[in-house]
Amino acid sequence: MSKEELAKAYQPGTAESKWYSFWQEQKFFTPTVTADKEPFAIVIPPPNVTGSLHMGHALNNTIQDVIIRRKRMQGYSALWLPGTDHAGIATQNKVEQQLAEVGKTRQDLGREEFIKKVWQWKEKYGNTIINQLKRLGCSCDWSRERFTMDSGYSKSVKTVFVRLYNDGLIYRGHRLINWCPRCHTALSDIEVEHQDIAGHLWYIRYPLKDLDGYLLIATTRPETMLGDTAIAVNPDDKRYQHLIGKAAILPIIGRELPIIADSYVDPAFGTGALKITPAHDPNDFELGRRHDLDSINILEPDGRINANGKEFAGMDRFAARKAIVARLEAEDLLEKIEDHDHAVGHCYRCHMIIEPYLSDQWFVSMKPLARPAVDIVKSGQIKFVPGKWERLYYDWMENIHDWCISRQIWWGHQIPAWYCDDCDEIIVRMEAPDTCPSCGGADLTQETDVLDTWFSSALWPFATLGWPDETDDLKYFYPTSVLSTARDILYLWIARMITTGMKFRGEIPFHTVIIHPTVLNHEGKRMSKSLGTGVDPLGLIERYGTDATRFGLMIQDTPMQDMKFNEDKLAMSRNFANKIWNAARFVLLNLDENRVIDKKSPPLNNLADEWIVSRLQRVIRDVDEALDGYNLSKAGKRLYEFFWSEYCDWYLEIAKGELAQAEKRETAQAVLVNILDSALKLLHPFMPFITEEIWQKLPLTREGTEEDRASIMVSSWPEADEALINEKAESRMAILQSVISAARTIRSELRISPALKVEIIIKAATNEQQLILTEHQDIIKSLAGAIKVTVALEVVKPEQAAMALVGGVEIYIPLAGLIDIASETARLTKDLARIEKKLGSVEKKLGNPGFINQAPAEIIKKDKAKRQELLDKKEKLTGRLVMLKG
RNA sequence: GGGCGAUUGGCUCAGGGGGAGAGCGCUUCCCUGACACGGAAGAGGUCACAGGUUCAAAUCCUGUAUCGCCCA
Repeated sequence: MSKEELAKAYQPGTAESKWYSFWQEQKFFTPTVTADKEPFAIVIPPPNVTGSLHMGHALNNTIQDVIIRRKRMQGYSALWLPGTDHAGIATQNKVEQQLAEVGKTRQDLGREEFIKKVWQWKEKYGNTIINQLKRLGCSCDWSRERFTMDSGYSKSVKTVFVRLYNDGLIYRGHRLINWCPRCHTALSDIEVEHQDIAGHLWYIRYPLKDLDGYLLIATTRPETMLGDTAIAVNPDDKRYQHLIGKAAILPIIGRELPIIADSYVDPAFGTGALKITPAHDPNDFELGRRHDLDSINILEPDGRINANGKEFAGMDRFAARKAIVARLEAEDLLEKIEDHDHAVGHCYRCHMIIEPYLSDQWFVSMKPLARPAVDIVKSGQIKFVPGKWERLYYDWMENIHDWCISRQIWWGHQIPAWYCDDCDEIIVRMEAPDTCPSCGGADLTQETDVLDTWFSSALWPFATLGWPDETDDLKYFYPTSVLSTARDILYLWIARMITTGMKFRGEIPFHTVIIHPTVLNHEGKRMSKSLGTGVDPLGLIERYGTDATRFGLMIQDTPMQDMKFNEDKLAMSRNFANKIWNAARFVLLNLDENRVIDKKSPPLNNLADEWIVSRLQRVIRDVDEALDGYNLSKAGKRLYEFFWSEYCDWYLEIAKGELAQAEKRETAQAVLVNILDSALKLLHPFMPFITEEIWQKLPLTREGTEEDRASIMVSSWPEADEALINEKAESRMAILQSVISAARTIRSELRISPALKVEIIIKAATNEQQLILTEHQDIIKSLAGAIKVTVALEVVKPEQAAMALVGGVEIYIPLAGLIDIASETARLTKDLARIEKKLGSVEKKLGNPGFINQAPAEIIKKDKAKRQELLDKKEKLTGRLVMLKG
C-alpha cells in the first residue's frame, strides 16, 4: 500500500458513508445459515414506524451493535434482525391528525380507504428510523427486515390467535376495561400510566331510606354517582352495622341503593362508607359481581355522560363533575371538600385520563400461559442483566391478570373472528368462513376490532424467522441469543415474548435479557419529546461523529444506574477518536515504503516491546470479561485507558527513539503495527468507522480467507495469549516509568523550561534497578528531557540539586546556578509532611494488638514493608533538607 | 401504602472490607517533526447522616434524610 496523506485531524463524515455502503455491498451484515458456524442472533426491539431516533434508541441499538459486531468477529454466524412495529394507536393517530388538517375524519373515508392511507403514510415516512439506524452504524441484516403487518407476519398473528382460541385461552367477555375517550379504544392494564394528581375528596350526604338522616360518603369522583348501585361498609365497622341491609337514596337520581357489607371496604378511608359504581371502577366491579349488583354505564365512548345521567346527559365528564358538585351544594348535600392526592390512570399514547368502561372485549387468559414462562426463568435458562429485574418479572407474572387484546381502532391485525348473524355463533379461523358451521347461515360479519399491537410484538422472535413455517432461519437462529431493551417494556413486551415463546415453540426466545438504563437529562428527568427535554442523537452524530457518539454513550452505559446523559463524554470520545487517528498517523508515517508487516508475533528485543505486548494481553482479557458480562462501559473505559495511557503515552514515545535506530527500527515498526491492529479490532464494535478507515491502511499480512481480510468487521477477534503476559517486564517497566515521572515532576515543580536539557543522577538501591535504568537511559533521556543520565549504586550527591525518591531509587537533578534553594526546600518539606502523615497511620495500625493478632499475615507483612519504605524515605528527605540548609 | 435503586472531588460517574479513582472543569508550564480534539505536572473528597458488626468499614448490617423508578 502506498502512503497516503492523512489529515491531521480525523474527519468522521466521509469515512462513515463510505464504509457503511461498503459493508452493505459486501453483504457483511447478512449471515449464512451454515453448520460450520455457531449461530448468534439478536432481534431488534422493533421501533414504531412513526418513530424517529431518540436517545433511548441510540443507546439500545449501539449496545446491540457492539454485541453483534464482536460475535461476528468471534466467528459466529451473527444475525441482527431488524424491523419496525406497526404501532396501531400511534400510527392511526398520526394519520388521523393528517386528515384533520384537511377537515376530515377516518369515518369520512371508511375503513378500507383509511387503511390504504395508513399504508401510504407508512411507505412515505416509515423508513425514517431505519435510515437513522444506518447512520448509527448498525450492522443489521437489512435483507431480513420485517414489519409487524407484512403478510407473513399476519399469518403468524392469526395462527397464534386461532390456536389460543381453540385452546380456550382466548375468550370474549363483557368486562370493565380501561377506555381512552380520546383514542376511542380499550387499553390493557399495563398501557395505563398512573400519575399522582392533586385532587379532592368530596363528602356527599346520601339520605337514608325510611330513616332520618343520611350516610356521609367520600369520593374522589363525584360524577360517577350517576352510576351508583349500592353503598358498602366494612362488616366489622361498628358505626354502620345497624344500617347493613337498609337502603339509601341516591341524590339527584333518586335510585334506591342497598347498604351492603364487604370486607373490601377500608373503614379508615373517608367515612368508611363507600359508594359502589360497578360500571366505572374496577374494585366496585368486582364487589358488584360478588353481591350481584346492577352495573349502570353512564358514559358515551367519547367521555360524555349518556342518557343514564339524566339531565347531565351530553355533558363532558369533567364538566359534569362541576355541574354535579354545584347541584349537590345547592341541595345542601355536600358536607365538605378536602384536598386529596391520588393516582389517576392516563393513556400511555395520548396521556388523556382513561375511564374504566364496561364493554365487550377479547381477552387472553394469562395465568396458565404465565406458569411455564416463570418456571423457565427460575430454571436459569433466561438471565436478566442486571439480575435484579428478574424479581420484577416474577412479581408481575405471578400476579398476572387477563389481558385485554381487542382495540377499537382500524390500523392493526383485524381479529380473525366472525359472528353469525343468524345464530350468534362465533367462528374463529385463519380464513373467512363461507357459512356458519353451526346453523349453516351465510350472513357472517367479521369482528371489527383489531388486536393490541403488543399481541403481535409478543411473537417477534419467532414470527420474524418465518414461524409458523419451519424455515431454515427458524431452525438455525431460534432460540435467539440476546435481547436488549428499556425497562419500561419489561411487562408489555419481554414477559409476553417469553410467554408466547414457551407456548408456541416450547422454548425460550432468548437466553439473555439486557435491561439498559433509562436516559435522563442533566437534571435527572426522563428525556421526553413532549417535555422538550430530549436530545437528538442525529445532532450529536453531526457534531461529534458516529463513532464518538457511540463510544460516548457506551462509556455512560453503566449497568446499575440510570444514565444522566452527559455530552462531555461525547467530546471526550471525539478527542479519543482523534487520538486514535493521530497515533495511527504516526505509525503509518514511520513505516518504510513498501514495508509489509508480518502478522505473526513480532520479535521482541527490548523491555518496552515485551511490556506493551504483555499489556495488550491483559486488555484483551479484561475487555472480553467485561463484554461477556455485558458491561460495555467497563470494556470501553478499559480500551480508552490502554490506548491512550499505555500505547500512546508510553509505547509510542519510546518507539520514537527506537525508530531512529537502524537495528531496532524494524521491530519497533512491527510491534507498533501489530498492537495497533489488535487495538483497532477491540475498538471496532464501539467505533466501527474510524477503526475500519485505519485498518484498511495497515500494511499487514492477513490471516484467514479472502473475505476475512476484506474488512475489520469480519476479521478475527483478538485472543489473549496468557504466555505473553510478562510480569517481570511489567515490573521493570514500572520502575522506569516512575523514575521518569519523578524527574518530570521535579522539572515541573521547579519550573524548569521544557527546552532545557538537564543532567539526571540516579542512585539505585539494587543491582537490578541499576541494570534496568542503565540499559534504558536513552529512554530516560528522551522522556525526561535529560542530556546525560548517570546510574550507580553509589553516587556523589550534588549539593545544588533537586531530589526525588521512588521506591528505593534516589533521583538528583543538578541545577547549579539555577536552583532556588527555597522552592526545593518547600517541595521536599511538603513531601516529608505527606510521608509523615502516612507513616503515622501505618504505625498506628501496626501498634494495634488486635491487628497484629488477627489480621492475615500477608496484610501485616505488607504494612510492615510500607512502614520500612516510609521510614527510609523520611530519613533520606530529612537528611537532604539538612544538607540544603547547610 | 408496598417494593427497588441512588447518595463518592465543582460536574458526570466507576470502585465495593485492608494505601480514595477516571473523564470533564480548574491551576502552572509547553504550539517538542502523531495529535493544542495535544503534551507534562498539580490542586481538589472526614465516600449523605446516625448507630452497629469487625483487628480494620466508602465498602457489610440497621435506622434516618433526600432524590428517582415500579406496583397499588
